[in-house]
Amino acid sequence: METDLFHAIADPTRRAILVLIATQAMTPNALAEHFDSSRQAVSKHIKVLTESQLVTQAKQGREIYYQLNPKKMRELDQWVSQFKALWEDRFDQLDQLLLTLKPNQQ
Amino acid sequence: METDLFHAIADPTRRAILVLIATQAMTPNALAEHFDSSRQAVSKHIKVLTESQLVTQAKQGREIYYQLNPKKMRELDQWVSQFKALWEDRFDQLDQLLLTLKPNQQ
DNA sequence: TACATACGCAATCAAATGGTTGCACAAAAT
DNA sequence: ATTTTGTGCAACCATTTGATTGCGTATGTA
Repeated sequence: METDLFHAIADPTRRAILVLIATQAMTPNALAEHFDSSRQAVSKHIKVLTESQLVTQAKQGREIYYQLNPKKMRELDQWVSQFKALWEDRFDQLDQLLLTLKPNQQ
Repeated sequence: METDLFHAIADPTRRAILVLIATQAMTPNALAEHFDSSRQAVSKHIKVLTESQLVTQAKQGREIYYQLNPKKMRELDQWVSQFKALWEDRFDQLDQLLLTLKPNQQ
C-alpha cells in the first residue's frame, strides 16, 4: 500500500507528527503523549506517513523509532516551487494591474 | 465555510486545476474539458479551492473566471521551509537553531 | 517462568469525501 | 419572447477516513 504524499500531509495530526520527528526520532508511545487521541490512532497516522515514505523507521529492541525522511519532503517543496515565480514582486504588480482592469464582482 | 489549505491540495484533480489556472484564469466549463469527470464535479473542486483561498474568482457576464491566489500558495511554501535545513547540504548549527526556534505550525 | 511493556493488525462505526443527477437562475443568442 | 448557455446549489450514493476496541506477538523485567 502506498499513500500519496499530499494525502499524507492533509491531516493536521500527521503534520504535527512530522514537525515533532523532524529533528529527533520518536516512538509511537512518545508521540501519542502529544495528542488527545489514542496510541492506536496515532499509530495509524504513522502508518500513513510511512507508506507515503515521508517517515522511516528504525527498530531498537521492542521500540520503533520513527523519523522524518527529508528527501520526500523535498518533493513537496519541488511541487510548490513551480508556483514560486507567481508571488515574486514583479508578478504581484502584474496581478494588481489585472485586478484593476477586471475588478471582482459578486 | 473555510477549507484547510492542506486538505485543498490533497486531491489530484484539485492540484491539476491549480496548475491549469496558475498562469491563466479559466472558467469551470473550460476546466472540465481537461478531466473525465463532470462539470459539476469540477465545480465542487473549485468550490473547495475557493474556500481555501487558493483560488479567486472574477465574474464576466455569465462566465466566472477562476485564478490562482499566489499568496495562499506561499503559505504552503512557508510551511515546507521549516524542513528545508534538513535536506540542504550545508547543515550548520545556525540552521539547527532556526529550526528549533521556529514555532510548530500545523 | 511469569508478567509487563511496546507495538502492529483486524473489526467496527460515524463522519467526511468525491461523484452523479436534477433543478433553478441569470446572461446571451435566436 | 423564446431558447440556449454557463453556472451554482441540493439531494443522493458508494467509498474513504479517522477513531475506538480488542487481540496477537515480540521484547524486556521480576
